[in-house]
Amino acid sequence: MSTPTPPPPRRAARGTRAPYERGDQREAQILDSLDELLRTTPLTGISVDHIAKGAGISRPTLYFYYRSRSEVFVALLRRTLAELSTPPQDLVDAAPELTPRAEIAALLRHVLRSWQDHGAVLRAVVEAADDPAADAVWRQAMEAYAHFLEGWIERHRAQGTAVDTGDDPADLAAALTWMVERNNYRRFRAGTPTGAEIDRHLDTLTGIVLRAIGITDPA
Amino acid sequence: MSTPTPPPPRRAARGTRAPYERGDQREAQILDSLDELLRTTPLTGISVDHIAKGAGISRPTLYFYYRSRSEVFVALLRRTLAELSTPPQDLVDAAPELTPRAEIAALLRHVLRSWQDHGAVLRAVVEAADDPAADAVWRQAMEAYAHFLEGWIERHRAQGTAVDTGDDPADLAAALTWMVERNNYRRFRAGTPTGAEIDRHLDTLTGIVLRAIGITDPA
DNA sequence: TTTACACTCGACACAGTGTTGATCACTGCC
DNA sequence: GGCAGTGATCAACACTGTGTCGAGTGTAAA
Repeated sequence: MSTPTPPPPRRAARGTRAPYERGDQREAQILDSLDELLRTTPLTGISVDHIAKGAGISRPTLYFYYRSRSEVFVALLRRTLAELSTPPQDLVDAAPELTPRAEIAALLRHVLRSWQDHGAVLRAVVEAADDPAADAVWRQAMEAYAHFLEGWIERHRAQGTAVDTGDDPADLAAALTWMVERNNYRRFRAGTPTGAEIDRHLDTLTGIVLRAIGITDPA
Repeated sequence: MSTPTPPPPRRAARGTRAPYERGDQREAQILDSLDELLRTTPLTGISVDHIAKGAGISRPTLYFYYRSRSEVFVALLRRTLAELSTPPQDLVDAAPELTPRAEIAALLRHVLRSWQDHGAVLRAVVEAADDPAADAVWRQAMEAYAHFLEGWIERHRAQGTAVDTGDDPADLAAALTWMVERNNYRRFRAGTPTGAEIDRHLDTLTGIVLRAIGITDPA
């Protein structure tokens, strides 16, 4: 009733001295297997047995490493997000002399590249909205973007390069973040877009974000 | 190989003269049951047995009326969409003297009411993105809104009440439609919002849509 | 060489799906 | 009133997938 026990670790904690490390490889193999399968099959069509077979192990062995298919997926998602997370602030800091439009365009292009590189996993997480664990991880990732955008809006309002639309910056940032998420999902779900399609998609989204925020920048 | 047979009707076609009609009631009861269950449980957590029990029949009997759980859900979705479909054009025609802002606000408020009345079903369809049949129905519904919005943008550009942003009206309309969809989903997923929250949410979305389109209307 | 633990999997219990075949019920016709 | 024909129903089955248990095997340190 009082102790909200943290989920007990599946594998026995490695002893005082870790004797061997095969487990780490196995975990990676399992994630690789799911990653691979997701390229051709939506998550709901992938069984634990598929994942295990792909990793060269039996189903019970997979359960030695992860509690459930959902847990495997969340681990893969975490690994994927960690791989591609250049924090948005770093992106912007890396190129200081950008116009506001170029800044937003660079940010959105960066996100688009994530979709190009890891579309299968990102698509899967959007479709796994009824999995609370996966959804929480994804929402957190989106909130990081929204938080950056919120600060960005406040900064531009303060320095007069954005008109004050009357909207709460946090509301505006969240709505625009989910706008981008949804449209990227739809775009990549329809099939791998060509370079020209990407550019056009990017222009549309960049324009909406800038006008919604009220950037007065002429460029 | 050559005849793409249309899905054969599950129930035997009613004979030359329909003897009785119990089947229609049953179908409605089944949909009612799923509708009811969705209020408390996400679609993936609802078994065919649950639906059947809720309709007062056994599982095999349900399969007499529908091929699968997915088909039940799509039928419920169709029924729900039919109930709430005032075409957007009618909404606008019903109140001719509205400013552009009021027009968009009325449209979005109408959509919001759908979420208030049928949130469970709408939430379920968004989460059923990996069900091709359900997704197709939903996409079609969204495309109807996008198509209306596209015409609306063109009209306002033509009469000079919207600046030409350089974006293709269809792209803009689609992006904004999915923006609204995603944000409504997120809002209603977080719990039933209060009236004040609804108003604020509506203001944010209306503002984004109008500025994104480039409405020059001062109001 | 014994002990301890990482690791593996065959076999099980269980839950859910979709199908089959037997059966009952209603209606219309002779 | 009896008897077809079809609508409607469900017990029982075959199958797929999940997650667990317990009996192992291999390795490294005591």
